[in-house]
Amino acid sequence: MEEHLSARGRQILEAIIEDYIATAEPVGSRTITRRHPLSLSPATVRNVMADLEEMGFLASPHTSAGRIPTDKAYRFYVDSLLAVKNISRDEQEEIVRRCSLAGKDIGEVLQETSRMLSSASHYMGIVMAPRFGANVFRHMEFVKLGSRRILAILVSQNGTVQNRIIETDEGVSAADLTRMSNYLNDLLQGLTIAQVRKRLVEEMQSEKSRYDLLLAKALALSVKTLNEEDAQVFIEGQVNILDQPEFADVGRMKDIFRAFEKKNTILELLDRAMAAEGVQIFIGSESRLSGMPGMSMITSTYVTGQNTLGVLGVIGPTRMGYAKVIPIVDYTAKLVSRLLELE
Amino acid sequence: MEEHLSARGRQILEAIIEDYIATAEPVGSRTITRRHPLSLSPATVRNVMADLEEMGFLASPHTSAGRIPTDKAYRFYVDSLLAVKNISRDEQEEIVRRCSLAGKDIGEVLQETSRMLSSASHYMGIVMAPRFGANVFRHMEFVKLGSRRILAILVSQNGTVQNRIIETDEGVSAADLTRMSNYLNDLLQGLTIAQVRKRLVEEMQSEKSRYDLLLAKALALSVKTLNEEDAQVFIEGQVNILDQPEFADVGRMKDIFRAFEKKNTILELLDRAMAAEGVQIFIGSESRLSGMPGMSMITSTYVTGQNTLGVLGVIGPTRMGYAKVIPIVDYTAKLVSRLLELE
DNA sequence: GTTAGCACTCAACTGAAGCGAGTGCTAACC
DNA sequence: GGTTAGCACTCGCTTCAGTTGAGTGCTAAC
Repeated sequence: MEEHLSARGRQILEAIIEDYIATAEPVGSRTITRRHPLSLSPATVRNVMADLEEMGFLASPHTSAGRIPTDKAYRFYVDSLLAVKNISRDEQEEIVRRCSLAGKDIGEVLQETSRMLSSASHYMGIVMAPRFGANVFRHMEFVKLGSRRILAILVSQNGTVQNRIIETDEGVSAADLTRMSNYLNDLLQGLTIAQVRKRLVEEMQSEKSRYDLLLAKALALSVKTLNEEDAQVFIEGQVNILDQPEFADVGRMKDIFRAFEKKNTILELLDRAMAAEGVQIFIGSESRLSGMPGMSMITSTYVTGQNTLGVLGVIGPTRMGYAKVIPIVDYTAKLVSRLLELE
Repeated sequence: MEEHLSARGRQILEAIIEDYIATAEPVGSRTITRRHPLSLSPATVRNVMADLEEMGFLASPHTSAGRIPTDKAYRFYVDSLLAVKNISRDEQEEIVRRCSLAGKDIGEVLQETSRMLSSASHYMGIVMAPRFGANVFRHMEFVKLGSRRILAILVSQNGTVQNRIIETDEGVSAADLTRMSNYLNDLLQGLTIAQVRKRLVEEMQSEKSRYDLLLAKALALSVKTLNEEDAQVFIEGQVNILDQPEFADVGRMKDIFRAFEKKNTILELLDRAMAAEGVQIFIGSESRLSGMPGMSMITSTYVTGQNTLGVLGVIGPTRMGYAKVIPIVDYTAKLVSRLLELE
């Protein structure tokens, strides 16, 4: 299998991929010559196409149909052929407009970002919220709701808030709560959440907590909160992919939706994306995570300083408008990074 | 149009509805006689069916198919015919198990409740979170995140937490923040959120805030937060309805999903459900809210004391297992009411 | 190396035939 | 007079053969 393509081979492959991205129909030799100024006859193109098929870049659904690009072709396209478009000023402005902190909490901002990614790309937007554990402890507060019900609020450096309801057996005074939160705030100031967790466990075994049942309970609950590792993921615009012709079949559609319902498949993928920096592209079955064959994902990490906070991106069919989507994801990731910057 | 059905008429109508609920196929006269012990011949049944059709209870998709119940028939069925099943102990336990406060915040509890409703009913679960505005102010807190970024946290009596990031131009000391939150907590203690809103607006126009820019900003933001009237809705288990044969058609499916994407149609309906107390049933196009023809919704309000907090329920095709779903919704609503009780 | 020509393939469409579940009507039955 | 058997009729669904057309591979000529 000769891996080196001739210039003409690349040109034709590119033409086929772009046609297929545009139409979702298998593309034939005549179509190519008609739509692209190659000054070649269909017959010649056919010869080249046969070569490309042999090399694994193309596949034919059946003898008398045109050819469609394989995942390998998309990979090659993305790596070597693709000329990423620049993002237009209008698009930039739209993105900035829709991702603002103004009057929203972090969760809402990220969800809106996901919606924006979806509508800008016409595919699905996906945003993984910062893992709480990677964060720096900022503040803890207990609020009395009823006589036996207390709300614990935990704030991290980047503005993420977690809250939990604690049920107590005996009543607690407001003064007790203040004392407790002061105590814990002192104890935990400046630690990362991971360190906080460790410290809390130590504290639970200490003398002090043995005599302070409420404190013990609060500690136990805090630890539990902190252990929660299932990062939040916002997937928006699932309707968009219903418009893609490849999902016209109901069975196919069900599979996709079901795959998204249990988010752990996606999470695994996103975790991988977290590992690398910058824009990443997962094509079709490359991401061996079965769940979603025929889908591609373009992601980018968002960061503050040297900390990777999370990942965001777009999921669509392998037949995706990479040239248009890549800069959108890139720009959005940079914007979100800036928004969440500590300072 | 004779509204009074004979006993036999009712019996046959019931049989048809139940068959249709079970099979989703138009049901014919022979099927009825085979599956139900009516000791009547198909011909007789046909006569009755003709009457029922004339009265508007049945419709035939075309001459040579069986008949399907109209919305009017479902209404009649639900109001007069339906024998609501009792909820089994197992189901009860499952519901209790999945709706617990343990280690979750209110939002998570409600979302999980929605998921539970979905999987218990095999349709979609829907839960509208308590409107913040109907609540009693409990606590307000400012946390410094960076030198120019402050997090405002607002807690209401029932444990709902709202938080917003405030960007400031000049730095603020931690002491300033404590002072401010003390001031506001004093000012707002015991008021309902609606009253809080009013009070804040007054405060903004007072002398004090004119000289305290940060306070002014905080006030402005709080007001904004409080104005936010778009209640949160958790709709879960949309995949479930993909299994319903009536949505096998892609176009139909798209419509539904699109209707759920913009939640305001649903919100309008839920608002109506809020007005009444207890279990409510909306059938098909009765709920003149176009968005979702062919769908029914069973809801119930959840309350604490005499305050209606929110609504929860199940959405499915009009051809829904009412007898099974109604008690599930009812039981869940009561359980959630108990969970969120102040005391 | 490129191209024109040609036989061949095969999914998609079209229309006719047959099937079968179901209906409405009529006339006989209890 | 309500109930039932019988029968002609309707109409969507399936099957199947025939047709169409986009596309292919091969060969021979340019």
